[in-house]
Order: sequence, then C-alpha cells, then structure tokens
Amino acid sequence: MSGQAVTLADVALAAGVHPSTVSRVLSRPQLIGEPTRTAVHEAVARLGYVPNRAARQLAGGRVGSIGVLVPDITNPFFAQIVRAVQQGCRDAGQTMLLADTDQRADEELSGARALAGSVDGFVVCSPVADMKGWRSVVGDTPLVLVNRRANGISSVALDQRAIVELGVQHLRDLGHRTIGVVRGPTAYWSSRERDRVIRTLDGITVLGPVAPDFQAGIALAAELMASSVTGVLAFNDVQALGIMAGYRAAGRSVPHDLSVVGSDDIAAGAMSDPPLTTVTAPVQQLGVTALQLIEQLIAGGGATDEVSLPVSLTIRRTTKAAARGAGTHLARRGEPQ
Amino acid sequence: MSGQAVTLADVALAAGVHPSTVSRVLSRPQLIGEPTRTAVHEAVARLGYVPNRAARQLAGGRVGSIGVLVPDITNPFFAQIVRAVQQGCRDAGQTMLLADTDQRADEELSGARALAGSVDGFVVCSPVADMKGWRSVVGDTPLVLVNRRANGISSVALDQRAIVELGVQHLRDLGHRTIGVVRGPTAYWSSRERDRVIRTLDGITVLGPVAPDFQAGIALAAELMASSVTGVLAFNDVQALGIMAGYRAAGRSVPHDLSVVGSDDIAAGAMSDPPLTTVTAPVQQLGVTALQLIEQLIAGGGATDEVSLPVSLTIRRTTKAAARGAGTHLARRGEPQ
DNA sequence: TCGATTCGTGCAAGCGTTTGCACGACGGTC
DNA sequence: GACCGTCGTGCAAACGCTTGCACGAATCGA
Repeated sequence: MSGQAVTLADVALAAGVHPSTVSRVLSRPQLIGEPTRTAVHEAVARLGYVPNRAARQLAGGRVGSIGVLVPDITNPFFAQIVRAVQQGCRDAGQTMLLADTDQRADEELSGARALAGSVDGFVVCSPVADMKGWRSVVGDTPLVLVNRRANGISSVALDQRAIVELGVQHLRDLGHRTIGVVRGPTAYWSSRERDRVIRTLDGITVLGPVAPDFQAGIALAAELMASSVTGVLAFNDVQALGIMAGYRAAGRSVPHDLSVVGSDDIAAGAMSDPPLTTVTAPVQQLGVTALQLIEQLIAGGGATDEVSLPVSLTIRRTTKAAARGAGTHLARRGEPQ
Repeated sequence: MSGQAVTLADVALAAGVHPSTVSRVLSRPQLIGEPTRTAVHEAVARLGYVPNRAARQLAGGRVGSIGVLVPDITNPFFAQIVRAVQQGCRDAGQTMLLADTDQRADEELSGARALAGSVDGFVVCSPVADMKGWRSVVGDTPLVLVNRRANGISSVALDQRAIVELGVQHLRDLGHRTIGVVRGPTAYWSSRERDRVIRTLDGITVLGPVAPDFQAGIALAAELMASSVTGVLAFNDVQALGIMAGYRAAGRSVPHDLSVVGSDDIAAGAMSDPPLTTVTAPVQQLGVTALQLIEQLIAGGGATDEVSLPVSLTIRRTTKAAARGAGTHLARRGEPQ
C-alpha cells in the first residue's frame, strides 16, 4: 500500500527489459542504449520507483549515506556545519547519519564503530581521539577531518594563525599594549595550533587553558580584571560572552574596561549587548568543503587534501581604542611595536 | 582488512552452531538454550561482531534506525531535542538519521520520502506540511510529532496554554496592565494553539504574527514603543532578544521601559544582558519522550498517545514591577482584574 | 567479404540477515 | 512402554539490488 512497494523488477517488467538493465540505467547510464534508457526512465517515473537503500548497500554498491560526528550539536558552530553538510547531502541524494559524541574520545570511536559499514564515508568534526584509534575503527572507509589535521588524512580547517593574528592585530591597531589571548583545551587541535602561533608573537599575555564555555568565561573575567590586560582575544564567542557577563556582574563594562574579541561569529554574538567583535569563520564553507572532500574520496580520487579556510574580522562594539594611560606600564617595558 | 569483515556466519562457525541460531540469540534470546546462548555471546564478543544494518533491514527485520526531521538544526531549541534523541538512540543501539527541512513543507515531505524505508520510524519536529501529505509519504511507518498535534498520531508537545498563562500571569503579578502577547507564524501548530489560549484571556494586546527570529523582534520593538504595552510575552527567546536589541538601539531599556518574557529558555537567553526572564521548556524531555513514543510504536504498542509537557517560569532580569503610572489609562478603561 | 572489435543486454551469483518450517531429543502421562 | 507435547536447533528461502560474465548483433578495417 505504501513504503517501498515498487521494486527494480517491477520497473523492468513495465519497461520490458531485464532488471539488471534497469539497474545499469540508474547507476551507469552510459552503458545502456538511448532508446532503452528513455523507456526505463519513463517506467521509473510512472511507477514512482525509489531504490531500496539496504538492498543497494548489501549488493556492494554505494550506501548513499555519509556519517557525521560532532562533539556537540547544541553548539551553534557545529550545528551550522551539520546543516551545510546535510543540505549538500540532500542535493546529492545522499542521507546523513549524525552522531553526537559529547566531546568524549570513547563516544567518538564507538559512534564511528556503530556507523562503520552503514556509510560511504565519515566527516568528523574536531575529533579528540587519537588517529590510531580512528584508523582502526574506520579501516579504509574514507574519512575527512574538520578542524583537525593529521598526516595522510584529508581535512579542512580554519586558518588558526590568521585567527590569532587578526584578533591581536585589531587590538594593537586600537592602541592596546597589554593583550591577552586565551588558550583552549589542549585536547583540541585548534588549541594546540593557536598555541604554536601565540608563541611566535611578542608581547602577548597568555591565559588559560580555559574551557570554551560561558561559565569558564565568567570565571576568567575575574582573572582578567586583576591583570593589566586591556584587550583580549577569547578562544571562541561563547567564552567571550562569558567574559562580558563576568565584567558586567562585577560592575565593569565592555568595551570600556576591556576590549573583547571573540572567534567563530555565532548568532548569539551579534545579538549580545554590546554586539561582539569577532573573528568570523566561514562555517558554512567548512561543511561544504568537507562534503566535497569526502565525495571526492568516495569517488576514488585518492589524493588526500588539506584545505585551509580564511577567516575575517567582524568589528562590532566590544572593542574600542585603548584609554590613554592604559597599558602604559607595559609599553614602557614591552615592545614598541 | 576491516570495515565489517566479520559476519554472522563467522560467529556461527566460531561458536559451532548454525547462523540462524546466532541470529536468534541476538534478536530473541529466550528461544535459545542457555549453554548455546553464552557460547554465542562469547564468540560475538571475541570476534567483535557488529550486525550489518543493510542485511538486517533487507531481511525484513528492524532497521535499527530512526529518522528525525527538524525545521532548523541551527535553532538551539531543536538542536537540544536532536541531542536528546540521539543520546537515547545511542543507548538503545540505534542510529539516527537527521534531515533539516529548512522549515519548508516540500522539504519536509521529500526528506521523509528519502528516508522512508530506511528507518523504523519518524520523529518530526514542528512540521508544517499537512497531515495528509505526511500520511501518504510515510505510509504505515510509525510516526511521532513533536510540538504539533494531529488526530490519531502520537505526539508530544509543550503545554501552550501554560506558556501563555505563566507569562501573562507573571507580568500581571508585577502590576502590568497593558500586556502584549506576540503571535507566531500561523503555519505552526504552537502558534495556532497559543492564539486559541489568548482569545480566552482578557485585556491582552495581541501582536503579530511576527516571525520567531531576531530581526523580526527588532522590528517589533518599534511597534511596541509606539504602543502602551508595558510588558510583553514574546513567541520565543530569540524574538525576545530581538525586542531587547530594538529597545537598546532606540536608547530605551529593558526592563525599565518594557518587561520582556521569552519562551523556550535557550542558552543565549541566560547569557544576554540583562538575562532573559522566560518560560522554560523541558526541551530535553521533549526529545526523550518522543523517542519513547516512537520506540513503543515500533515495538507494536499501537496506541497513539498525546503527551503534554509542563513548562515553568524562570525569572531573571528582563521583567520588573510596572511603574506607578504606567498602564493607568488602560486600567481605567480595562478590566479591573 | 570475412575476422576482429565494440556495443547493448540478459543471466545468475551473490551480499548478510531473518524467519517459517521441519526434525530429533527429551520428559511426562496413561 | 508407546505416545504426545515441548523445546532447541538446523535448513533454506527470501529480501532488492549490483556486477562479472557471456552472448548475439552491429560495425569497422583490410
């Protein structure tokens, strides 16, 4: 009455050909002669045939679905990526299997294990498990990493160097001399990467590691107030928002007492008061690119690719020029820049 | 070398039994004798056997996955539901197929069509397509609705009456007399439901319909400022945040010039300035319940169920007592209440 | 004009499960 | 002690599709 009643055989019958011919028309049309092809297509359309995924997979063809793992779908950053991937999948007639790993390495691996064999490939966002574990789980199922790099594995990541440099430079341009940069959890590749960048910069006050969440941001605010930092680059927007909340709670004001730059540019940042200056990431693009890479890998284009996506600065209202006196003592002992 | 190498047959061989026996141990253990059962379990564990989804489905058994459709995964409200469902799935050894419908009826239906036959059941969040369309697509695949009701279909929804009443009552308790309630898009069941509640209330200024997003909230702020409304219940938190932004941009202040109550209690609300007073929805519970319902339906417990989830008021700082004079003119002509 | 290609299609063997059926062994009843 | 139910397990047929192989027809070069 419904649910997958019409099969390949039905179509074949209707078109007066062999089932295998129908199959070929659908998967590799160039093998089939023009007249037959149109006849089959007509029958497919008339009967409303939809291939059975399971059967297709079982027979050894493509599965037609890709697995996506994210640390936390509740995080708008990942939600946007997922959305982009899903839209791409839809346009390509694929389906997406999603698993939320709760930022735990074991969940990551067990999630992948559960999906392995039911997907053509994996897109994994900010994984924390080590690559040896990953390899053993996915075997030779294509795999692309988002915001993480690893030898011999395709990946797409934000330009972490640019994030740090853009944020810091903006603060410097505003005259800030004592600039803080917040480190993230070392489990993240992005954190480690930024650390490396930070080390190459002069006159930076390194803070953290601090968790990339609101509460941690609030806690960090106290530390900031006790320091001479006048401008800070947070690890991400949520943390930045936390810093702002901490200042507010203490009766201090952003950007008057502290200039804050976030990173990612999530929607909540644009809605905050004042709206958050941040380093905008092409989040959508991250998803789109990941999908492209995995499709390419699935199609057999074996080359591994490491794509780096550029970021840009979005200036809103949490940053302002440093007060005359502020940071002077640092300027005295620091880099004239 | 990996990727689903070990099959039922391998396990059977290792355990010295017939494949069908292994299958039964895994699906209906009570049919099999104790000694055999343990032997099989041991072999399964030792070999690290993972059933092949496609084969299982093809053979007519359970698919082991459920399809979830959301209007917008980027919306934290839905993201949280998805997360809850996914965790439940994981615990039950199921997988989740997610599709984002972009709030479009056609995407909803075509998404469902693509998934039909690959899932044991559907969980559909706030669908806008009509139920006739749905029925024709899903056939007799189990279906549960989240935040939408329909005859003869299991569903779980928030108590829309309570949302409106809680919000309005809070404002009344604070002495507000000219209270605005914002309607949402009529495509949503929740909107229509709230409309019905609003009609039963006296002395309410009905606003909208207004889209449940930030921009629309900003636009609404102008209208609000021109009115005599001193307290407003927004359709959801994001819209409420928009209203606040609109006031701020106009140099007015919340809650001084307007008390605002949101609805949903998303994370961004707690992080706003001032933090948003809102009607808190048990979002997690929404997902958990939906999963329970669908599992029950899949298991064959045919009864359709309409669950209503209670909400509660979370008072933060966007509401305050009405100024003495405010709303007097309304009190004059309005209900003494 | 004939052999060698190429092209288009049919055939059938799987892919890994589930499940209805059958069959042997065992224990209890008259 | 023969008979019947029960219980535990093996057997084999499906599920819907893909794909290597084979075979006849059409095409081309010499």
